[in-house]
Amino acid sequence: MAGVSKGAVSFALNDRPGVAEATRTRILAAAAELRWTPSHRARALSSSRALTVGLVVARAPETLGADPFFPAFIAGIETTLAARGQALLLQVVPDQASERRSYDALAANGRVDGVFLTDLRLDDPRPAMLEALGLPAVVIAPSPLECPWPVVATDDRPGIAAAVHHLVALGHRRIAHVAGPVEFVHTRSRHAAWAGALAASALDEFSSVHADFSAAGGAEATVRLLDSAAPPTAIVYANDLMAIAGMSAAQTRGLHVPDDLSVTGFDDSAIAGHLRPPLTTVRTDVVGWGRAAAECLLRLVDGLACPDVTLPPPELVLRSSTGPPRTTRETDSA
Amino acid sequence: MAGVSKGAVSFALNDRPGVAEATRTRILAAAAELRWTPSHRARALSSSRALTVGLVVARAPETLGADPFFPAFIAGIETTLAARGQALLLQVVPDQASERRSYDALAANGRVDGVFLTDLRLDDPRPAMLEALGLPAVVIAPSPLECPWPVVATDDRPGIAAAVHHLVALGHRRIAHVAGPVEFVHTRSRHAAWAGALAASALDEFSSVHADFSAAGGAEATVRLLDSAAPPTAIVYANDLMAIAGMSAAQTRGLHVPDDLSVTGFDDSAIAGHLRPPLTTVRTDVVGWGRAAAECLLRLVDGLACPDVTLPPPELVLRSSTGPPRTTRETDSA
DNA sequence: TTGTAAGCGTTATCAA
DNA sequence: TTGATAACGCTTACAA
Repeated sequence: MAGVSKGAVSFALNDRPGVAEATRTRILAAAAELRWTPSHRARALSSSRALTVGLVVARAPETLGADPFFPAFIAGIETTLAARGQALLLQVVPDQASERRSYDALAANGRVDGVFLTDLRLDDPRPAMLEALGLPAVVIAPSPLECPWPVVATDDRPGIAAAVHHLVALGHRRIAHVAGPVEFVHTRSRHAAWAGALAASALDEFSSVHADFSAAGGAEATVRLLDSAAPPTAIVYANDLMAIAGMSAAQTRGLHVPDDLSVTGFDDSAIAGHLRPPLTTVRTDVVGWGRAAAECLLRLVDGLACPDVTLPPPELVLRSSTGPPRTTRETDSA
Repeated sequence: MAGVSKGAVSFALNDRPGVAEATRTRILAAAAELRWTPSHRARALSSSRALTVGLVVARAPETLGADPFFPAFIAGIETTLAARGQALLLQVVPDQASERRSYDALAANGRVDGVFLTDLRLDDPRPAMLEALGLPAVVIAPSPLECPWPVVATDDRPGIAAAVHHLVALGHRRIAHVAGPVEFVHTRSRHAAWAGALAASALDEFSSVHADFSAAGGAEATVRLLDSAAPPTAIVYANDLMAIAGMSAAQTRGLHVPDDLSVTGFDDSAIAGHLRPPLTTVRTDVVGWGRAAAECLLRLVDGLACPDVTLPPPELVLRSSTGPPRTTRETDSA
């Protein structure tokens, strides 16, 4: 319709030099009139690029809804991707074995140009595996680490440390931690932050329990801690869900929050501010994290340099689930 | 390597008749040895199929994490899709205008073979729009409706009705409803179920308020209801988040739940059973809904018949946020 | 039952 | 600055 060849159209539509301005506008006008858009499929085949990035989430389908991280993270990824005509391919698989198969298949099919690596585990085989597959990746972790891929990090340690310091300032001395599953890097990171903050306050490391991030797990861990010989006066939880369930469990035992037990969460989920009492928690900018991760991955895929990124630290949101311990005097002298 | 032509390989890998069993195994063996997998891109171009379906979610990125529906729904979709080598393309857009543009672009690019239509609104233009675009769709709604596309429905009405009847049986007469935004079909459906159940119990329709599914919205609506001339003794909420926030708001005013106010939610989110008191709510099989929707869409895309599907009705989960009103006598005689 | 060859709709490499 | 023409790696008639 513009009286030009396919090649000219291709150059015109991709804003590339080598086509006269007049011709270009003529081509664009024709395309608009014909309501013609380049075919994604043909473009992908010809350019050997999928124009798509992948996210594989290994988690039981039923538990996925409980975690505020993924929806927000995905939303962040999307805002970046959409602006560049890229798409997100999402896979939800039940376990680590299927997760590996997913990456294998994704790489073999050429369905994606790169992937996000979340929920990093200790000695995680995935970075090396993806390197072997030649599939670019961006690692989502609490802090930079030795890794063949760029790491986009939000350091959760300052958030946990702030929670501990806040509790210490209130007069707490027996501050416990309910952590996530041992295998995750972020579990270790938060655990270390808790222990480090205690040490910085010249307090001995107190009891901690690993749970599974679920409500039931959080409640059970709480009961275990409260039943111990030296029950805590405050508990720092690794996520809000466990904190909320733990708070309820304590209340059910007749404890008053925060007088008998102070509680802090992690996530600042939508409900955190609307509980009894409202939950003191740690807020991270998960949407921004997703955005940054997507930007990094797109650069990587384009062959551009992509240094490690560390995002602003999380923020402690003070609400009413923390307060001075009822027995400050006793604990001080103990 | 197997000493055959491309065509034979294609037939062998797609389990199609017309290739001798011996040849087929030879081809498959060679493919395995070479670790060769068909290129998704080439297959998509050649077959004029994207082998991908789309889900466009119009929602502010920050609020996406608050809703337990999407993660579970997506997980359900995925379990079906993965088994058939299909993928899910997800887009998160901020508003309805971008949502339309997304569908337009998806259709024009040929990036997907079909889409899911969720959060159906009254007089929703999307079904007709997709029909005009020639992009197959499956509509997710509370009940079958006039529509160019198959509808996969989970009727939420029995769940709401069960909640109302449960409250009536406990002696409640002033049962209010906190609904979602007016524009959604499911909001109207739940509202109608509430009103219908009251009528079935020979009770006049009581007050209802529209909120926005958020915690703040639920709390505010609750306060409005409690401040009214005839405050309710029970409130049926359209989702858990509003119910939890509403429960806290009532407790903050010094009301006891359930003695002074009974509360029911909708979703049975992960935290519902771990609150004080544990929340009576309505549980739907959202994962199963996603699975059924994906099956339907794949049939549709393959040109197969796909009749409307209605899934099993939701289930009322009785916990302790509901109980007899303190003032049964008075209300009975009123 | 198997091989041949023509698409699919782009991008990329050349000549013109 | 533009126009042919060959990839890209499959699927699918059609011929052998």
